[in-house]
Amino acid sequence: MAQKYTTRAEDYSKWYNELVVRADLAENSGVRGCMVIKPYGFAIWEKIQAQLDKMFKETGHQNAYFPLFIPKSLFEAEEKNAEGFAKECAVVTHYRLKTDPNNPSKLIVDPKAKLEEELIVRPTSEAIIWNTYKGWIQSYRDLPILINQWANVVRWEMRTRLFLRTTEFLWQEGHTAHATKQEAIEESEQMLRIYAEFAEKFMAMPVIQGVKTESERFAGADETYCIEAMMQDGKALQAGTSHFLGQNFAKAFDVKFTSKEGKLDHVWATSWGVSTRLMGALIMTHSDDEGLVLPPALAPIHVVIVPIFRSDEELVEISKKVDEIVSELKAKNISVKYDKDDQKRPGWKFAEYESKGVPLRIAIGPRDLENNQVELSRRDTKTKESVKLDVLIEKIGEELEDMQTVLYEKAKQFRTDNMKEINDYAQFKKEIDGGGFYLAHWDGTVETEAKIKEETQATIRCVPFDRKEETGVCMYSGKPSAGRVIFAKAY
RNA sequence: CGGGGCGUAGCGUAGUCCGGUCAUCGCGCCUGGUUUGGGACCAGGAGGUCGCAGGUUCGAAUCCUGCCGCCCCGACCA
Repeated sequence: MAQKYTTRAEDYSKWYNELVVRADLAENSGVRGCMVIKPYGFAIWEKIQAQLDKMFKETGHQNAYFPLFIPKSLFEAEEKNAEGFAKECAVVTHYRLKTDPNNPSKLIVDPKAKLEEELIVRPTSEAIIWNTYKGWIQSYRDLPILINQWANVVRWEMRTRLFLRTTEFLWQEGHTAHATKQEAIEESEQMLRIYAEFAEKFMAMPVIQGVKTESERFAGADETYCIEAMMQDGKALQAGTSHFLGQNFAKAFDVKFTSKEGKLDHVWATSWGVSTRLMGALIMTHSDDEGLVLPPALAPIHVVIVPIFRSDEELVEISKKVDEIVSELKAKNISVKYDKDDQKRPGWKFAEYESKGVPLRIAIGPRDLENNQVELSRRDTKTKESVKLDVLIEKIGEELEDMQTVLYEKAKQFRTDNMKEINDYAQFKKEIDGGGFYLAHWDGTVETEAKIKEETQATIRCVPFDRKEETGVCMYSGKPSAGRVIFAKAY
């Protein structure tokens, strides 16, 4: 019997060679926790991109692209941001190699090619972008600037984790500039709502929206909003963040504008991003022992059709019927793959597409042709049923829709079952190892948060937007608390 | 950077303590045949600097030294 592969991020290392899913999605490149995203994995990322991109554009954003390299002098301009990222930067110091005089088959860094100023490989793009915005903004008429970029970034973390914390990762980062504080705050809140909507409607992953505490805040932000999701092992995953940056970057890069009233002021900023980490979230939210389970909204293939045949003649007969089904599905914008590879047996294909998380599978053989039906099988529930051809297309549409809902409900129920209020610190310490979200009172101090982290490894994931109005006493210090926050162990 | 573990065929592994036909087994791959409604079976076959570099020895995957790489745990972090 297969082990539980699906609940913990560490298990990904086992998937690597044992599950096709794992091998097909990505493999370690061996270079400092970088990740090769294979075609099927990238297809999932493209679905994520396409949907988010649409949502960004619907809210007035445009895409642009900024340089990978950031001169050190620019990078250090916003002090807190620079300090926050300083320990995890890849730095370019030279621009040329040459043949090693001692060993002609080797190359060495040419010492003559040392850069006068080092270049930082972007860990995030605020610095280079705000340096650019400076030249674009003079008047309130130039505002707002609502730009997003799809890019790669590099963070030289001490420890990497496949999908969740790779050295290089793909993401989108939105960077906006506004004339008023209010407008900037609204923008950052709006983008968080978009992330939450995407997570829940498309990833079928329930999230909690909230605000980060001071110690978890993005370096250089006045406020960091986030969506937090619960993985199947009860640990929390920060799935997206949106930052209200105040005037910090505008001041650091001297970005001023003249208002309607003729007053000179610094502009207000936001930034927001989600990354390939979302693919990790998708896997850890829905997968089971047989591999991936993908919500239809993000599945690169909705339906796979597996013919069952003994001879070429049978395959021809089956294919006639299948071709009709394929074109009808395509007309309804349902992505379908007809796998008539005669080198692989049906059982092999069944297992293969299950591990890839394809939501629906149709098996069709001579028996079905006789009865004008197919066997329809659902990935999440593993149910199989015979469906008559005349209702098949309609049925597929219904099943896809139902699966999207069921996956969300199931994940939400899991979160409900593993989330509770807690008042007693001793009890909290005992229970936190088992995972889960704990709603507890906290006195609001960095010190208490740090102590709890030290003693339990649990952190405050966020102060939820929708928390109950309730005063109480901090479970750790006994000091007054304005409301409950979410404690959990996090990835 | 600290603590642990591991490097043997494309992948996963046995063997290492106790040096000597030990390079094992499974998957995969190639050829032929039979199969095909849940990861087929039979027969034959190809594939290896045992992580790298030294050392000990008549003899090293095995012992010693150094180095490199990977994984896990911690600090850091999305």
